[in-house]
Amino acid sequence: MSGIREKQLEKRKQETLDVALRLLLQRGYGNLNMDELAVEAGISKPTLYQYFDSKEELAAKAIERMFEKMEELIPEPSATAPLAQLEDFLRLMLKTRSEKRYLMAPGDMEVLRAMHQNNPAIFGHMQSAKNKLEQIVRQGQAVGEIDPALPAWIVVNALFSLQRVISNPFAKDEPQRSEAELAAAIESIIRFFKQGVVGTVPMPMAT
Amino acid sequence: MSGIREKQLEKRKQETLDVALRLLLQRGYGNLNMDELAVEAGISKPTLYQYFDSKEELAAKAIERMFEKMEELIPEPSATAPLAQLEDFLRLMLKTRSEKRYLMAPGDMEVLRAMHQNNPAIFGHMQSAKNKLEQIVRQGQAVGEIDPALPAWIVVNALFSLQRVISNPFAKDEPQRSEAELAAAIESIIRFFKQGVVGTVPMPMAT
Amino acid sequence: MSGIREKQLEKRKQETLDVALRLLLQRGYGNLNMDELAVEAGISKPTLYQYFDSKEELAAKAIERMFEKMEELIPEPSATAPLAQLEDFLRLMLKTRSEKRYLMAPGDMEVLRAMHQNNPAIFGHMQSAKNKLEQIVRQGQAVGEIDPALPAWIVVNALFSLQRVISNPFAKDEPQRSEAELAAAIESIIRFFKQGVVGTVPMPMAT
Amino acid sequence: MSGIREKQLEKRKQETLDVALRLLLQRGYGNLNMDELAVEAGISKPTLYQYFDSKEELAAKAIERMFEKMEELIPEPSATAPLAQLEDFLRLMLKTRSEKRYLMAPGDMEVLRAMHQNNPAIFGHMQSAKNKLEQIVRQGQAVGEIDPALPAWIVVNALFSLQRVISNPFAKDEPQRSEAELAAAIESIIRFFKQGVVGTVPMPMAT
DNA sequence: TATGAATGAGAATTCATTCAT
DNA sequence: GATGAATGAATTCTCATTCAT
Repeated sequence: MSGIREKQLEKRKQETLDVALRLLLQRGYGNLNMDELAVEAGISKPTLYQYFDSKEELAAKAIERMFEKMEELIPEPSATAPLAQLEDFLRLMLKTRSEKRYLMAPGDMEVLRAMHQNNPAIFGHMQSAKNKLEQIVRQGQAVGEIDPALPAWIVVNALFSLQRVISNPFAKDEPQRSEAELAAAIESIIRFFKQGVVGTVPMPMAT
Repeated sequence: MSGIREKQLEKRKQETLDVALRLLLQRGYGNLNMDELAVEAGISKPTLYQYFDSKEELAAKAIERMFEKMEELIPEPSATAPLAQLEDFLRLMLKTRSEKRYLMAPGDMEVLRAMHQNNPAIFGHMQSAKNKLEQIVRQGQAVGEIDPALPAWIVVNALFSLQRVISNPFAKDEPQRSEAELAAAIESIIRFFKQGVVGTVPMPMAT
Repeated sequence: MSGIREKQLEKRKQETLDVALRLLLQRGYGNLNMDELAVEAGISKPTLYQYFDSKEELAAKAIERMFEKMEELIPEPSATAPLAQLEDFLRLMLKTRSEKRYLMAPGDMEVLRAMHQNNPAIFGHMQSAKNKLEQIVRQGQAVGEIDPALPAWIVVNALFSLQRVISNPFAKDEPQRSEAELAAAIESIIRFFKQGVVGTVPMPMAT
Repeated sequence: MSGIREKQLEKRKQETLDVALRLLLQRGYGNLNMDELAVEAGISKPTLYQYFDSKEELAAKAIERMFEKMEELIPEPSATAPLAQLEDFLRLMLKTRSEKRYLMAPGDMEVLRAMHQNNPAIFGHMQSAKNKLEQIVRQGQAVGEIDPALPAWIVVNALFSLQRVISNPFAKDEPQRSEAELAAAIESIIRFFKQGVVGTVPMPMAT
């Protein structure tokens, strides 16, 4: 019936989660404040509490949703080109981050340490994402594309950690980079990752 | 005269800073609370405030001191073996972190975003550390040890970011690793870093 | 015309008042909340506010209605058998209460202390009820059925206070009594009341 | 050492409990508000929370203490004069109440229904008080001073309920009574109680 | 110097009440 | 007439900070 109204509601909830996620990742759980969140989300505080039972639940939902989205970005492991899959995924993550669309890496998780029970939903999504990626890594090792000396979990964690290379913690830090610079940086990071992962060939002077 | 007293005092201050740093990095600025800090540091809150004027100053001091220590770990750039220098530095950082002695990487800095004035002291130390490392990187590129296609700042940031690979945000996450595993992990990360940075480009015989 | 509609409406209003009265007496004004009331009454909150202008009015109406009912239970003072009249009234009140149908005694009135203006309607009803009962008491004293040493208002208040004897404030308190036990208890209370009111005078066999 | 300081503290806590008890009994749990309580107790809100962990705990402590005091007022059951013991106790309770020193009767307990877990401490004290009184009642029945047809629990509950006879719920209700009137009322209530409990039988022609 | 106790300012959460449909 | 959704105004509770000893 009033499907239209429901749509609106759902949309507003989602927007609220978006705002929450942004603030959460920008400032961490403890520095997030419900008053401000309500203002930024364009709703009143009681409404916030009608959408979500508590600050903690809100944070958890926001993070959970983010992991869901992230999971969707991970391609199914296939024999074709595991390394290319990882590369694509990393590029996507870096772009997202550089556009401030804030896809968090599991490494950003101090954010969550404050949350009481290590929310199983979040945990599940994170673990599942990592598992998928590790499989891809192993695939790559099987095919000879990836250095078999590197434990899969390290490669995956590195993949996530490298996202931080382009986050700029202080506003005034290294002067805001231009779009072009960012694009170049992303490719450099990917180059670094691929080289690190492929390993193989050092002996340069060989030639 | 009371040189001995002063020693004691100074020692307690340092211990307090240690505790503060640990908590700061474990939970972030906003989730840190002075009551608990005082308890963990074994002093009373008023004493805390006699040592440090405010939470912000305390946090700043803690972080600043950490950067100082870190700076000391960075070797003077020398032509000899820039890559080995970076490797040593990375190993040191990883070990420190794995022992939970918490040397922060500049990437951990969400911690600081909450601090009002981007404390120039901290900033200076951080920048100086980065600069030194970048010089080493450039040295390495000059010597042909490091892929010249990678911007120095990216290499340095990567160096820091990779520290996160072995931090485990959730307690229950990947089951606590043994000492031996950690040591192995550290070497893997270093391997990854070196490979990524060297980028001895071309697949082996391939050509 | 829509007499049928009106009937329905009126009925729902009454039901709402019943629920409100029950909650009011169970928990007191301050612990009563409109959300829950709406749920228990099976209507929506806006509807609640269409029936009654405010929480206060609602509470007042509920209480007022209860006093009205109570007033109806008070027999007209007659010379015939004042003590029996009081006895009947007390029995009725106790039965009602034991059936959880919640007829409040004026002594339960903390409930009301929170209501802003000591609602004159309620007040009037309560006073009128008390007056009627006091007249009966005086009647009884005139006829020699009731100890003339007891001020009428005390007898009336005692009459009301004794209702509490069978209310069980804590759920787990004295283990839930059976119907038969309750009936016996009621008769005991009445016995107590009559003996208290009659006074030593009667001197049973004596005469 | 600073025993004096501790004394002061303890005293202030007790005063706070006194204020809390008064407000609690005057208005009920839901209408009690911590801001106001703090003001009335002459301390700041955070101090309130340093004394007591939560509103609920505060209320529980206040009530518990009151029951403790009440228990102390109950004489040890002795064969001498059970009825006189009850009489004394009732007189004490009524006087206390008339002086607004607020000793609650277990019947006032709506106050508590809001408290989450039916606090066992409170419960214990209340039960213990009732038990002691019931024993006295039975003693009296054994000695022939009290009508054996009345269940002990009913007598005890009546004892408590009768306290309400002199509480005046509405400020403007029955015009404030004078000291003398109150004293007379108290004696009337006691007379009523004794007569009710003794049973018509006694002192027949005696004279 | 060191600390138990106190607090102003704010943060999370709830409640009676009102829109908009 | 009825209701899902929204909100201003409290209310409970916490935190960084300061007294008073």
